[in-house]
Amino acid sequence: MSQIEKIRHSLSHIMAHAVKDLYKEAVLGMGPATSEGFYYDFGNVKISDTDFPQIEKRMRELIKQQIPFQEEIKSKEEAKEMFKDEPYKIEIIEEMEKDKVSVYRSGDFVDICSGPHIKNTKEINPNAFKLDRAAGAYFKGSEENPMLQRIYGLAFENKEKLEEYLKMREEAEERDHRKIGREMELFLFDEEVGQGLPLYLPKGAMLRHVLMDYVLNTYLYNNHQIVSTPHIAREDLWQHSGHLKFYSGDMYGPLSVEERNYRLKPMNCPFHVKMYKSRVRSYKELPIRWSEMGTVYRYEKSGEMHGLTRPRGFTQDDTHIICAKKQLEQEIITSLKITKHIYHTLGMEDLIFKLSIRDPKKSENYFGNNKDWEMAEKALKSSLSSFGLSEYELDEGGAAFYAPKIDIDAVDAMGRSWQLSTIQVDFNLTSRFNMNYVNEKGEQETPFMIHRALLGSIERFLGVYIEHTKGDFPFWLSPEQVWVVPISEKNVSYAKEIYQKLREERIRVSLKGTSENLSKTIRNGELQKIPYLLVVGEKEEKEKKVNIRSRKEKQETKSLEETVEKLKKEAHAKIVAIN
RNA sequence: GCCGAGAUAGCUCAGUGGCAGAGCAUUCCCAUGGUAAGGGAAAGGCCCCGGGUUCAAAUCCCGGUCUCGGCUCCA
Repeated sequence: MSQIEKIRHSLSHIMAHAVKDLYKEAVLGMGPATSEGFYYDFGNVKISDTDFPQIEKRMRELIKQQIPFQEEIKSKEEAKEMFKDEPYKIEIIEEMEKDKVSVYRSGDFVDICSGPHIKNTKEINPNAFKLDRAAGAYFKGSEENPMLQRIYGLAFENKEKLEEYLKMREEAEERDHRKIGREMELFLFDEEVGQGLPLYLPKGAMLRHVLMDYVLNTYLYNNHQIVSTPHIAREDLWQHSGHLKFYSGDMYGPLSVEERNYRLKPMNCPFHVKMYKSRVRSYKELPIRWSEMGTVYRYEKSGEMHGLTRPRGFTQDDTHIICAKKQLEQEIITSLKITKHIYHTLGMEDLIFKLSIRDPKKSENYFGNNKDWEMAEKALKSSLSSFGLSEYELDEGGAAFYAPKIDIDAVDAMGRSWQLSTIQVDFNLTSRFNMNYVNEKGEQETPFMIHRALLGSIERFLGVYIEHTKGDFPFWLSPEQVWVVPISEKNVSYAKEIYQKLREERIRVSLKGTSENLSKTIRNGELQKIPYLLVVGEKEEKEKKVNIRSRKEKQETKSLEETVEKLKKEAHAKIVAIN
């Protein structure tokens, strides 16, 4: 264990020590080190951040006393006696397998702990830690257990590193998509509309539209077809699909229509299954690749929502590929390639691939038999290696109730990773709905179904993408691409000519008025992150030129024709074939 | 859902039992400008909602809604 981890861990003991000194009634939970500091959980006490200065003060006093940390080994019985007034500690001791309990003593504070710790509190830099926030946390992380008071602290090797971390957090706040969404007028939430239900303003809706248009056109160009399905369906369908049994906790309650119950869709799959089954299918039709920008509704508990990244209603770029067994691997590989291509185009090149399989200990949580699961998991594994990935993360228990999957995380500009894409191999819905096709020999065969969402949810993707780009979208994706800014009233007609030419190229361009100063207009354009500001005054008009102010390139003056040529070349994303 | 904090103008926030405030944004007037804030005026408020305490509540108390930070859960 590194020195800083030892310091963080030791600080959690010091904090618990201080809390016990200040609040006699507090009982101890657990208190480990974290990647930026430490925390400790307390029961039977109410502590909020207004109490932090007092606790910090006591911690500094303890540190100053140069208290040594010493390990002692006790039997379970001895340990239980030592912690007889600490119900959570007793529970922890009882769960231990060996009759050997390691405890650490620092001054008159003692805690069950396997260590290691620093030797003495003089190793702690008293200027490089601070208490951060108070929060509730379930004992041992389970909703079944009582909620304890958790206090988080930050701790680093030195003051500079602490400040660096705080600065990084400030930067994350600056990038917060909820803040940028408000400032750039992209989207909003309204109390009366309801939690987790985003309203897209014109600029946000345009951003969303251009993004969806790009991915959908990429699918279409790569031999997918577009389909569309309703938002509600009779409860019977969800019964049949198994969603009501395995997924009802995430679904909204029934809507009664003419004495029949309907449900909002949490997924699009059953509709696609129904379309497949609308007539007899031949092996010659496979693979069928059906894509839908499908808006689904999932019940998220009130505290679980977070801006666009965790709403209650969201739209998936949902594709279902129905194919024969021998086509399975190739389809997964192509899907991986399309994913890579799309994220590359969007400027998110750092992807983490995770194979999510069943938790073997909880087979009751999944559909289907072992053999099929093994087959599907194998297909995903070999696709990953054919795709050129021999190393990937393995998430045991991460599978959906009906299928194992490859989940793909994208890493953003701040190094944070977000699960976005998913590619799932399903053999359950196909048999549950008795899906078939006629094979070469004229026999009925059951196909496989790949569920695939590459952006995942458009909402979540946009939330992440806004934070990744800080609202500085690529030219082709910007809701407002170009402003034409005349310097004075005299230049308006020339500005209008430029505006018209760009409009003809389907560039999203606005013509600005002259009611405010040039520098004010430029400032607003910069704040709104408009990729190109085309400034024209007397000088430009006389020579039929345009002064181009770009967010990414140096300012330059070009002829009108060159300007239009340059902009039209980059204004729209290229749709390419992937294989 | 649970623990904690919060909600005042479109936005960011001040005000703390006694007339509702600022900056930016908005509207109008003046200025017609050369690459990140020209000047002036006006308008803008069920101080989140409901109840209570009080001569008097934006302010104190109770309940609810929504937001934020965590926990749990998740695309």
